[in-house]
Amino acid sequence: MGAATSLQSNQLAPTFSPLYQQIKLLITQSLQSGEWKPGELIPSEIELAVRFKVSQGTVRKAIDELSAENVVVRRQGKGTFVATHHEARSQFRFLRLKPDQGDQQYPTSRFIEVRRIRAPSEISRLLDIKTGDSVIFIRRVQSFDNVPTILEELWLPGAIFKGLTAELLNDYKGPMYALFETEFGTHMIRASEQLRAVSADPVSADLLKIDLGTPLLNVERVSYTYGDKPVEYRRGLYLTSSHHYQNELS
Amino acid sequence: MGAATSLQSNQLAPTFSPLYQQIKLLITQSLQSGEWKPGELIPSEIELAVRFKVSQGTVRKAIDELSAENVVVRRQGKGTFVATHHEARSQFRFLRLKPDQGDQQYPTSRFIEVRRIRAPSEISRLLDIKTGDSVIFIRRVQSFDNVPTILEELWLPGAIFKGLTAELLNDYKGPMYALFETEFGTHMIRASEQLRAVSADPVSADLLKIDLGTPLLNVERVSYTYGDKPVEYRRGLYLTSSHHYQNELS
DNA sequence: AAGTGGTCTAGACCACTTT
DNA sequence: AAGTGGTCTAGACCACTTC
Repeated sequence: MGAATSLQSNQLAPTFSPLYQQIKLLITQSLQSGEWKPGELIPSEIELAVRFKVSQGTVRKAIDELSAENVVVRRQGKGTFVATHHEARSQFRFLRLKPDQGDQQYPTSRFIEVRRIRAPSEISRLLDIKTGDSVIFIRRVQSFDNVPTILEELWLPGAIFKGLTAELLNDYKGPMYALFETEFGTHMIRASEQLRAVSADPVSADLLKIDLGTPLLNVERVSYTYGDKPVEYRRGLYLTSSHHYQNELS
Repeated sequence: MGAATSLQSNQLAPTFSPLYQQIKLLITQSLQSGEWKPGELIPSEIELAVRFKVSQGTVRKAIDELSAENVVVRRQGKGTFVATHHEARSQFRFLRLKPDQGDQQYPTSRFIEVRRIRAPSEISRLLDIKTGDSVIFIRRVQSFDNVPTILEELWLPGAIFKGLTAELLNDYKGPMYALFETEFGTHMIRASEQLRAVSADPVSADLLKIDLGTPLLNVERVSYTYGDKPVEYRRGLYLTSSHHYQNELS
């Protein structure tokens, strides 16, 4: 039936887009507003269909896309849940470094530095804030089986991560993104990385306990939360003598 | 209506799987057999629905997945086409190296070596062939604006790439995967890459015209054609002083 | 005008989970 | 038994392309 036609143009959004895209946006907005938090169950397809006055099939298509983007997780018989970094299945979503042999494991962190600074121009540009705005700077070393392997520096907007301290980081077991989610209500949904090969400088060599000039994989990342808002910039130096960065192309 | 039930179990495949997955497999088999070649139009959804005796919606779901995997390309009003590497939109699908500034461009190739060899054990394992089987070995340097940037070695199963010569490679303009498609009927659908940082050895330094010990991004890749059959192994050394490897995480 | 994929609806039944 | 997502069907209309 042609009921769709009359709904599409004006009922849900000012500019035209398919109904399911409008529904997808509405769901994303509810996630962003915190109506449904990471790990929680969202309303069933039928409930959402009633709420948005569309058919279940249209809600389904919206959720299908959110599921493909790892924003939500569907579980047959149980319902649809907001994706969370507090879960085994999410542990390695943003950690592409894998051991050349053996099973992937999660590294332990040692925090070397946690400071508030003024955002340099390049950082402010990447985080979409003003130069000079408060930023939290973190430096840490991550180890696998007590072998230092990743030296990482992070820059986080001070306005969002107010109250982030070395104590909090040290006390926390598990992925940093899980902490960000619980303590600061900020869930990362995607990230963009740029990789290059560099040589270990004196500081890096010292912290990673390697020779000066050892080749390292330099990984720069900008992470985004709901609404494609950048909320983290990090630069990692990966020692790849017994690990590699795994990537699938399609 | 419940007609689906009786169809699912036995009509199309011996073991149970959703109808649309069975349709997807049948379409993939037609692609693999060469019934529809890269760049060609496949039958419309309605025609396929009649042929497979299922509804258009079921065919649609099968094609949706193949489209998401970049196996086919849908074009509204025109039809569904078999993906091909002979196209602007596919040029950079398997080349993640981007200039730090400016637009991405396609590099020029200089072929240094093209030989038939016996597959070493490691290569044979990766290509799923027997050790000692005929393999074509290629070495080339790729340049952007006449600046040597990628040194690459490739191993290809001799049985598939019979007749691949230096002349053929040198005469060909455009991506190597386009040539493989046209000359050897082998279309790459996905690849798995492992990245690490290494130092330039004397040979690499000479060919890339860089200093000994310059850090390079080592990219090892296994590429697969229809049916997830491995048909190429390559190892590239990327100079990343003014380029980077771009990757999106989600 | 005809054909293609894209969107939307409505309804049925299945597989899985919880009560 | 009831509720959830997963699959399948049937039919309508829209947007786009070609004739």
